[in-house]
Amino acid sequence: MTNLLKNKKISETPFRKEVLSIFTKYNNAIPLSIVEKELREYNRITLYRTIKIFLEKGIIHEIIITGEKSNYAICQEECVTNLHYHQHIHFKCNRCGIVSCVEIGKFPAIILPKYKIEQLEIQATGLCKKCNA
Amino acid sequence: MTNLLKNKKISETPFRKEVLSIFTKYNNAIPLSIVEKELREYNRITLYRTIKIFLEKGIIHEIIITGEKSNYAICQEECVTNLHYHQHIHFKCNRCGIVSCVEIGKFPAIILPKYKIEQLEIQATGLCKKCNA
DNA sequence: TTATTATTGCAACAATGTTGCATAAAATAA
DNA sequence: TTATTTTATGCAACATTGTTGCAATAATAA
Ligand SMILES: [Mn+2]
Ligand SMILES: [Mn+2]
Ligand SMILES: [Zn+2]
Ligand SMILES: [Zn+2]
Repeated sequence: MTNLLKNKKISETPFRKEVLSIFTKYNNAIPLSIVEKELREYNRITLYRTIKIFLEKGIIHEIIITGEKSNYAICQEECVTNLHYHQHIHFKCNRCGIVSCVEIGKFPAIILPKYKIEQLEIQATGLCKKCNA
Repeated sequence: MTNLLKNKKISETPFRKEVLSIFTKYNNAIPLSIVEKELREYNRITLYRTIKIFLEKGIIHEIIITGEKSNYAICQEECVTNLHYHQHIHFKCNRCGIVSCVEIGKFPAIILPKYKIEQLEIQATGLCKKCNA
């Protein structure tokens, strides 16, 4: 993770470095509102474009849970494009509200007869490990 | 399913009946754009409010898949509120583009140590049974 | 250092969704 | 059926979210 931006072949600008550092700082997924607050100087349009290119280059991925605003999290795996294939679960805690990527021992194998499943997205809501303790 | 609107204790208006008939006509989930096209006379605001109350009363549920517009489908189960607990999978076909609710034999049991899972949402993308044939 | 290429930020726009309020319609009571 | 109450509708106006053209600026390559 020395130089993710250069590795992904996008120019390294102060704005992008700051956005990236915000995502790496958090251990969970965050919505744009948090990125905005963390940025000391922010431009709406540039942020949208930054999010877009980070998604395209496989730097972050988007988590959309019904009733929530979009959340974004760093890709742990080596995602090359915006076609992500994460073997983890997206969890939304109903108490603290945090959305996070949770690794799971064995990712379930879903079989639908006659269908061909290429990608799976599993979302769970409930109580996170902190709030459930 | 004689009178769903009355059963759910919301007034029965021509607009709501027409929207409901559109949802029942389709065997898959549909986005608002299709509802609009099917309605002969439509008002944007009234449609939004109709969708909202249908969601609240458990008449329809929303399916949000990354990169797609929201899709809506009739609730098969007896959903009372907007807290849905469907034991099916939301499938998006990458060829025909259709989003549908697919029943599955045994719904997977996900176990995350220390977490308490209250609801699960499983989304799959790939080829539907028609496109995979 | 210079030339080339890509990013930024402004303005303007587009799409999506919400709210107050007067009118109209539906449900309920008489 | 008719009168009363309750709820839905549609307009206008606004709010939020996301996009695009373009000139200035900054980053990369030569
Ligand atoms: Mn994730
Ligand atoms: Mn469904
Ligand atoms: Zn929590
Ligand atoms: Zn298909």
